[in-house]
Amino acid sequence: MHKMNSKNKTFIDKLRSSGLRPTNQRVEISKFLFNRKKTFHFTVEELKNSMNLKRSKKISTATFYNTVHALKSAGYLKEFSLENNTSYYDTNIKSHHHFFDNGKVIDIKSDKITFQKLPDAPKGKKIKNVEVVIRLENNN
Amino acid sequence: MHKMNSKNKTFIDKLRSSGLRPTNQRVEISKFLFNRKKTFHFTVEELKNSMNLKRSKKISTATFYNTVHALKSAGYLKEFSLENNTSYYDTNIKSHHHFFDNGKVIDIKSDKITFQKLPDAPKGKKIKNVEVVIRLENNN
DNA sequence: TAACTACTTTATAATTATTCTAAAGTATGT
DNA sequence: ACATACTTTAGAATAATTATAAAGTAGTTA
Repeated sequence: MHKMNSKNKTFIDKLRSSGLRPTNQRVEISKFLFNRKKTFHFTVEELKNSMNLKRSKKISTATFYNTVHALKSAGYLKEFSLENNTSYYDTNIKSHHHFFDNGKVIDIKSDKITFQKLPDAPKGKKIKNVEVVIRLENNN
Repeated sequence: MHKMNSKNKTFIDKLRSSGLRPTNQRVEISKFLFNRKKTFHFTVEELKNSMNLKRSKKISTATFYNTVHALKSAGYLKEFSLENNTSYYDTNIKSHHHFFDNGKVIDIKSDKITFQKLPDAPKGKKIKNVEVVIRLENNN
């Protein structure tokens, strides 16, 4: 059993509203993900490695996957893909865009891109969201 | 050894300019990919299955991967990713955009989307390309 | 608070997409 | 036709992810 102070409250709430009991492992993951100022981009493998590095008792791979999936399904994380068959997650869930620069990802705030013309959705469908990827290369 | 008629010429040229000798397997793959009116979206697994289904002598997985990679590196195929950790390829190499509708991909011609505002590239970088994904959902 | 039950964690196995390997086969220049 | 470098192939290896099932824990209830 663990004592949890009020600072953990929002992390626990995120877990509960994702349908997850706030176990110690999950609360730590949630804190690690959301207790930061800047947006965080990660793969499950990266998350696991950076959290487990400093821990004597490691959290298992399955728990990382389960927790990340539930948080994503509940809308607390956004998933995206690069061309390397790995899922990336973004703690910035506001609709926004990305620069991709050789595997590095940089957020672009939504209001930095506006459209002059957009196509209509096919019949019977509507637009859920619009995301722009700007691929970068070196300037020489 | 195989006789090749002039209809195969462009397929052979695509292979040669991708640095590949035009073997029978490769010519058949190239024909299968490029001898069609409409743009074609596929995964390597799908390509392999649909080609091998009708063949007595199957083409190996490695050959499909090798050929697709070389054609992609030479610019004859475009790679893109969905959120399922699988690489998709597109025979439409003109810069264009996509609707994503539950795993189904529909091309959007480049001129259907225009921008009013785009951010500058970070210092030392320039924009290689800009791609838009419009995610769809059912309309009810 | 003790006991119960459903949900969790974990190590490990299984799966999926992809890449590697090395032996047998083939395209191409001479 | 020869030689050689490039290919094909089956199968092994790798990487990311998901599934399994036994041991552990949270939350409810008496």
